[in-house]
Formats: sequence, structure tokens, C-alpha cells
Amino acid sequence: MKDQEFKEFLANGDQYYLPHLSVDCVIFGFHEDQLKVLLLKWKEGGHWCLPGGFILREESIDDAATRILRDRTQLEDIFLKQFHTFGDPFRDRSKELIKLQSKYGKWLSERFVTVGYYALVDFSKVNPQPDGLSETCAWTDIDSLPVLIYDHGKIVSTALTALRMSLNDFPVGHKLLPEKFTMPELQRLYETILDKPLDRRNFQKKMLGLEILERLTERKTGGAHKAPYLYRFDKKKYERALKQGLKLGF
Amino acid sequence: MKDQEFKEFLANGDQYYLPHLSVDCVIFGFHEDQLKVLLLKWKEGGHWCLPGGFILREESIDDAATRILRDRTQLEDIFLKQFHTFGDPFRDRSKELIKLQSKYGKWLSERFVTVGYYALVDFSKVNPQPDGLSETCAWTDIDSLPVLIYDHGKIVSTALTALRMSLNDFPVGHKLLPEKFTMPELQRLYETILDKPLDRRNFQKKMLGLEILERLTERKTGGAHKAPYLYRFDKKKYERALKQGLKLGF
DNA sequence: TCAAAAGTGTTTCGGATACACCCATGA
DNA sequence: TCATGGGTGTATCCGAAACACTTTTGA
Repeated sequence: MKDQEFKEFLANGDQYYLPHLSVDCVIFGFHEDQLKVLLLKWKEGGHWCLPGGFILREESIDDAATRILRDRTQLEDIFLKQFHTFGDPFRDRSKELIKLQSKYGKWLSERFVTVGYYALVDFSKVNPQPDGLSETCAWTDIDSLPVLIYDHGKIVSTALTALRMSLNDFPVGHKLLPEKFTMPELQRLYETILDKPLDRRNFQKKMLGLEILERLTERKTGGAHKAPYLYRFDKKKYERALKQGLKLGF
Repeated sequence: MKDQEFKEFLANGDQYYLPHLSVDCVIFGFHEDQLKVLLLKWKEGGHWCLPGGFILREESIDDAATRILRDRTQLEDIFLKQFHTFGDPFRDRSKELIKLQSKYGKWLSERFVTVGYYALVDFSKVNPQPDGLSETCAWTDIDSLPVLIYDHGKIVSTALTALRMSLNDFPVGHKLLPEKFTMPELQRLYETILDKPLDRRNFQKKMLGLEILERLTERKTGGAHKAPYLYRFDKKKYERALKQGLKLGF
């Protein structure tokens, strides 16, 4: 969508979208032992915010979130989970910001309740795309986030908490890592999310014990040390394990 | 609010409330070894539904939920937790129902996204109050629910799942039982929610091990057998334990 | 040849489970 | 006096945590 089209679309937001209701997405990725979040930077004012959007009048919220995700990452089939709805009347919006937004029509300057989703994506496959309001769409380390507009900082921390909670309910690695990965990589992912060190040997035992990983004959070469095995998730066993509940426990 | 007032209020809903957005509450109570849910029965059509309502234009969603809870139960200080937002475009609304509702104005017949909360209340303290649309407000056993309108059946089951999940994160008994209760009562509550039997002795050990219960010298008399001790939650210890996480594990 | 990372197996400990006996009460 | 429910303690087991040695590789 071109800039001009976008402005017109927004100005008449309530014609297409449900008023007062938005979706914000916390998109998690993992790269170089860092948990990352995809952020947008506004053209005007240079404020940072979460990728978000609105809900078409006959669209489900889940579909809206999926659409927003697709637009920002160029990915299909994203793992997506609704985690909380933020409904404080004005969600820390400064008058300055509202004024900025009102350039795009009165619609944007009204109260919004926002439904928060978090997404887990394969960092290496994402092709970040800014939206009409933004000049950049970029990954940021979770522990060096810039100041975010509104209550988006709170939304990120709530999402992170939700992610940590759900870590024991499904194997997050499947979504955040490339298809083939090493055990140390998987461990570092868990350590990063949980923000605590784990024992190498116990971690491997636990993961293999789930019987959802398939060890490949291939090894990861090029590293400076002993070549680790590559693994990949066994889809069938993975699905089956999910249904029974995982019994992890970190 | 009188009936007539209520109708006028609803007819002009969008003047007071955020459009397209509602709150539904799954209010859990516990009585005679049964987990119960508070339901409303419509005057017209006799349909059953969850207590719900709308969000005032400058009211937070949490406040709206609290207000709705207060109106239906006459209780203050209710334990309330947002668990999911339901956003399918029309959420299984039949045309018949929409027609019924449209008597109260066009506003009600439009698409609604609803934010689900569940509440835990002391059954014995609740004074159920029907709302303007309803003739009765009554407790129903969780496993013999009538057919509910829209997707309210799904909302209840999602709430129950969320309650079960959170059982390990905070001591549910505090909210669902009267101030003083016996260990067997507490156990039956857990057994009912989890829908599985628990060992009497291990249950007691686990609960007392949390060190949030205070045993009273008083015993519960009047039963047909040995008089069980009465317990009550120790507020200070309870708060402290909550912050550290509970490490239950059922 | 050495430091650093990866692969593997054993011991240990604590919490959960299983289980048995005594006590109080009303029928 | 006996059936029923309530109070308490102990043995056992399994899974988690702690831990050490060997192998590979590039520097």
C-alpha cells in the first residue's frame, strides 16, 4: 500500500475497521544468543512502538493478528498466541502523541483497547517491513529496548512473562530456531528466555527424553571447537507430545 | 436501575459505552462439593447466558468487569482475572437472537468482541441479582450447564481450563471458600476443580507445607463423625508466598 | 599442545506417592 | 459397637540436580 493510500485508509478508519479496538504484536526472534523483538520507528517524532493494526469489520481478531504479522515479517504460518487485552482508558498516551496521530484523522486519536499477541518466528527467515506510519522495522535486543510509546513497554514485559510461563507447555524451540539446530543452540535459547543458566547434561537429557527431537548424522562444522550434532524436531512426535502435555519443568 | 431506564440506557448504548466491545464474567462458586457458575436467564426466549456488560467510555476494562461483578453478586473485593478475549466476528449468534436483542436498539445487534474474566467468590456470601435483560440469576453446576447462547459455552470451558492452569500458581481456596474451612473441604474443592481424586494425607502435607494456613483451636462440629479442625488463610504469609511463586504441582 | 566446547554416564537427594494405624462421633 | 470420616507418620520410588571424564577442533 502506498503512503497516500494508507493515509486515506486511516483517515476513514471506522469505515473499514472496528473502532476503539486494535491489535499489538510482540514478535520474538532469537539471534546470536539474544532474544529480540521486532519494533517500528515512526516517521514523525521518531517514537518506537510495537507492530500493530486494526480489525476489519468482519475479520476475527486472530485473523487480524495473523495479517499484521504477515505484513511485517513476510512470513506465513506464524506461531501466534493471544496473551492479554490492555484496556486502561488512555493507556499512557500523551497529548503530544495524540496530536501527532490526529494528522491521520480523528479516528486514531480516540481511546483504544488493544489485544496483545506474541509471535515466535525464525529470525533468519524474517524480512522486516515498516508499515505506513513507520520509517523502519527492526530487531531490538530484549534487554536494551528503547522507550516505547503508550503502554507498549508494559505490553512487551507482559508478553515475555507469558512466554516464560508457556515455556513448560510447548517446545518453543520449534518456532524460534531454524529447522536444523544444535543442542547448545537450543539450550542457549532456553537460558536466554528464562534468564538463568542450565546444566548442559541435564538439559540434553531432558530434551531428548521428550522424544520429539531427531538427531541428524550431519554435524555443524565451521565452529572453533568440536562439531556439535544437528537436530530437528520430529513433527509427528512433536504433535503427539503436545496433546499429552509436555511435563517439562524449568 | 428500573426496567424502563435500563431499556433507554441500552438503546443509546454507544453514547455511554464503547461500541462493539463487551465483558463477560464466569463467576465460580463452590457449594456442596460442586463447582458452580452464576448464570442469567433472559426474560425473552428463556435463553441462558453469562453475566456481562459493556465498558463505559472512560472506564478501564478491569473496572467494568468489577462493576459487573458487583452488580450481579452484591460483593466488593472480588478476585477477578482476565483470561481471554473472544473475537470471532459473530461468535455463533443466530439471527433469531439478534432479532430478539434488536428490540433493545440497533446497538446490541452489532458485532461484539468480548473480554472474558473469571471470578472466584465465596458462594455463601453472594446475593445473585438479575440484570435488566434477565428474569433470574442463579447458580448452576459446572457439569450440568444448560445450553448457553452465542459462544458462552466455549467461554465457560476456556475459563475452567484457565482456572485449572492457575491452580498451581495461587491458592484458589482463599477465594472460593468461606473464611474458616476444614482441610477435607479444601481438598474436595481441589478435587472438584481438577476432577480427580487426591490422597488425603499427601494433600494435607502439601497444603500445610505451604505455610499459609493457620489452624484454629476451634473445630467444626455438627458433622456425623470426628470433628475436623478449622483453618484460615494467614494473610501475611499468603501474600509473601504468592510473590515467591507457590510450587504446588497437582 | 592447549584451551574451549561438545558428548556421555553415575551418584545423590528431595519431593511426591503409596500406604497403615489410631481417634472421634453419631447411628 | 461399628461404620464412617478425620488426624498423623513412614517407607519407597522416581525424577531432578549435581557432578567428572573423554573427545574433538582450531588456534
